[in-house]
Amino acid sequence: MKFNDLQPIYIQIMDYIKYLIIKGELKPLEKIPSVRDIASELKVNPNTVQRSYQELDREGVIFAQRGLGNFVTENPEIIDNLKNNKVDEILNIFIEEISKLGINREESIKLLNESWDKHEKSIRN
Amino acid sequence: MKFNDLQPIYIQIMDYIKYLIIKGELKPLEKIPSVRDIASELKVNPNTVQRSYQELDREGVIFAQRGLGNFVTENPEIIDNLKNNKVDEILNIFIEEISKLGINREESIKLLNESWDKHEKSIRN
Amino acid sequence: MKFNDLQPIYIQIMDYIKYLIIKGELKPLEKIPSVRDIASELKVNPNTVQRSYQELDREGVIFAQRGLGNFVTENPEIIDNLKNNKVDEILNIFIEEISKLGINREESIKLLNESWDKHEKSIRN
Amino acid sequence: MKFNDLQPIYIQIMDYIKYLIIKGELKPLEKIPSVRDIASELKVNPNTVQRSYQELDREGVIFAQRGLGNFVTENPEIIDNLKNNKVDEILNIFIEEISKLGINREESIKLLNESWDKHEKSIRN
DNA sequence: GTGGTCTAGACCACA
DNA sequence: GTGGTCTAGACCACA
Repeated sequence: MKFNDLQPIYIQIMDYIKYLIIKGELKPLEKIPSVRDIASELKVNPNTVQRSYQELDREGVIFAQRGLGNFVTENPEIIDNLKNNKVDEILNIFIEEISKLGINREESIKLLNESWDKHEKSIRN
Repeated sequence: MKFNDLQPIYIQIMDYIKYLIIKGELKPLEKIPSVRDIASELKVNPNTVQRSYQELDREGVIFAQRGLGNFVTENPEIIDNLKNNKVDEILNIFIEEISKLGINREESIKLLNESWDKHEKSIRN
Repeated sequence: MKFNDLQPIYIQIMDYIKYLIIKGELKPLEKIPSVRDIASELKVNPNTVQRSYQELDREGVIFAQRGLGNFVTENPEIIDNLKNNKVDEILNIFIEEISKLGINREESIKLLNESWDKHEKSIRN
Repeated sequence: MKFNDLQPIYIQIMDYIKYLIIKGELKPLEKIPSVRDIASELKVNPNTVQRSYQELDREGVIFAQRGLGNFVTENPEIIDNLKNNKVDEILNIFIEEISKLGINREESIKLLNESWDKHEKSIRN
């Protein structure tokens, strides 16, 4: 994982954990790596990871159990929300960027369909 | 304009100039701001801006005239190419990101249509 | 039992013993746990517990019998006093805190009645 | 201000700021002391104060303005909530403690009235 | 071992 | 000057 400097590292770690949960690589009630493990893996200070985990705890995405570790929430509603928010973000960025180039709704859908054609072809090969 | 640390600054400046040309804010044969002006505006070393302009010149996007400044190409093919490349980039990022979340072609189009609906409503108000 | 650092530990142990007597969990003439038992249970130095017991003895709340242990006083007046002092403390803290928020006598009684309503409802369920 | 060890320092600082707001000593939109000022006054590390302020910000009680300072919210609803929560806390502690001593609702109200009598007399003198 | 809090100190962003 | 982030390192609480 590489960090950029547009957002604080602790936010980027949060987004990464959320992303793993959305993709289902971290399942409900599953233990997530310890603060220290993540810190040494990402070469980041444990305090920074700790902060990410505490924010995620506050958002209800994970919960901490002292002496045991941090675990993914079992609340499906929260996980659905994570996914919906991420999808909305991707859609909005797309619409914003494509609009800035002067491309309208109809054209954007047409171009997207063509692009999916190419994408599916390249996967088949 | 803000820089990130994922790409060299001179590339980011190039992308910005290209973006202005695509949007039509810089028109064919129009003079673009001097290296020194851009440098002081972006608080960047003039050499960095100079490098961006040289690359853009090499790509045929702009051309330099000694003693006069840099000007946008009048070749419509190059400008079209700029736009197409940018559009392709946006489309590919969208498909890649939405696929990573396990959303397929059909669903992505459906979601995009819904998102356009919301977008158009919010603009009307 | 947890200790805080606002008062000496021996005072906190005294308060705890008094509290058990007030509630009737330690009855008149009943033997109270030995210094060593309390010390190991609370993970405290036996000298500290010893001091608590000596003070309680001095106050007449308990009395020591060499070779036998410590026993709760049978003097009902002393036990009543314990209770009255504790009750006064609770009342005074309440009045002090509620006054600091700018709430007067009338309002405090009204709020207390409402709070008792809620309390009794929550117990019934 | 003195800290105890029953709660983290940053929570105690939060409670203190909330208390000042409830009492009206810090008014809506008023600037609260800077992180560094509070830190040196309370002889606490600036990071600890920073954390308190950020939590209060997240709760909507104050808001930070980079380069300017932290300010009390102007949202009266949030301030009312602060007060109501504090009052509830005082009432609940009172009922819990007085119940533990075997005193019921009627008696507690009677005792409170008597205690208010004493309190008012002592103030008059 | 694992999370939680705190200090000391540095450096950045914003005004 | 003021808030925001991060590192290094210590020590505590819980299991």
